[in-house]
Amino acid sequence: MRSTEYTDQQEQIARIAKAMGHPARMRILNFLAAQDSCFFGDINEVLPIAKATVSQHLKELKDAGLIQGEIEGPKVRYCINRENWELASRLFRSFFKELKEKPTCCE
Amino acid sequence: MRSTEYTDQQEQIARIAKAMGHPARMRILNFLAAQDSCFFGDINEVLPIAKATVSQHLKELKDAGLIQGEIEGPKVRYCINRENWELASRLFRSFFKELKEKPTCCE
DNA sequence: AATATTGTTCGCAAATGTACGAACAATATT
DNA sequence: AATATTGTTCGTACATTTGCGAACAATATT
Repeated sequence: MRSTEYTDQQEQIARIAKAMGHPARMRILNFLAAQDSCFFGDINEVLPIAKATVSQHLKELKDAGLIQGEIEGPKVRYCINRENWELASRLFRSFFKELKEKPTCCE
Repeated sequence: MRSTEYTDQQEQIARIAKAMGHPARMRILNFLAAQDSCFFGDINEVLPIAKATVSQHLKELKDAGLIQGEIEGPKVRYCINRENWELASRLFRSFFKELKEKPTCCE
């Protein structure tokens, strides 16, 4: 068939997975999911990389929709984007579920 | 604290997520999860890219542990690696679950 | 034995990702 | 007003990823 396009599902989950595809970004997500206070400085403190790089990673997570940030005085507060977090959760869940319906494969 | 290392959990899920972070590889996984016959040629047929590139993507998925391949005559049969698929499923599920235990964040 | 089929590997080009320090902008503090 | 704090953006360097065609290796077929 060789269709030129990928499905929205495939694009969507790939986009989220890609954002999760770096240990620094996973640590950020873990941290945000566990903490209530989540200023940039707090995040920066738990990562072994320069703040410029942390800022970049945060941008990628924000672009993927997994987090959001808002300015608060001179600081910036970052949070998990709960709506998209739920969406992502459902996407991955149903993706992995696909196989469970099949008894065996390739035999 | 600024630890130099990331946790095994973070490394592990990042590795899997990275492998899932491309629509072509998601299509491959979807295809393999749905099909019983899964020769290279079948996979190649449903992707809009050259076979050399398909082969590369398959290698990445194999290195990440999500699929496996075995030679069968002149053909190569690819399958989901069910054990690691289950592992990945659990990893993602518990990762996304983290947030559910917290009532609200950042307010 | 010669040829066809099936995938992988090689070599290359272009794009993207990762990381850093320096410079910058915006708000707080003195 | 001058200075300090907080993050982002810029410019750069290097590594990795993605993609392709050509060449290759291995098995099948004629």
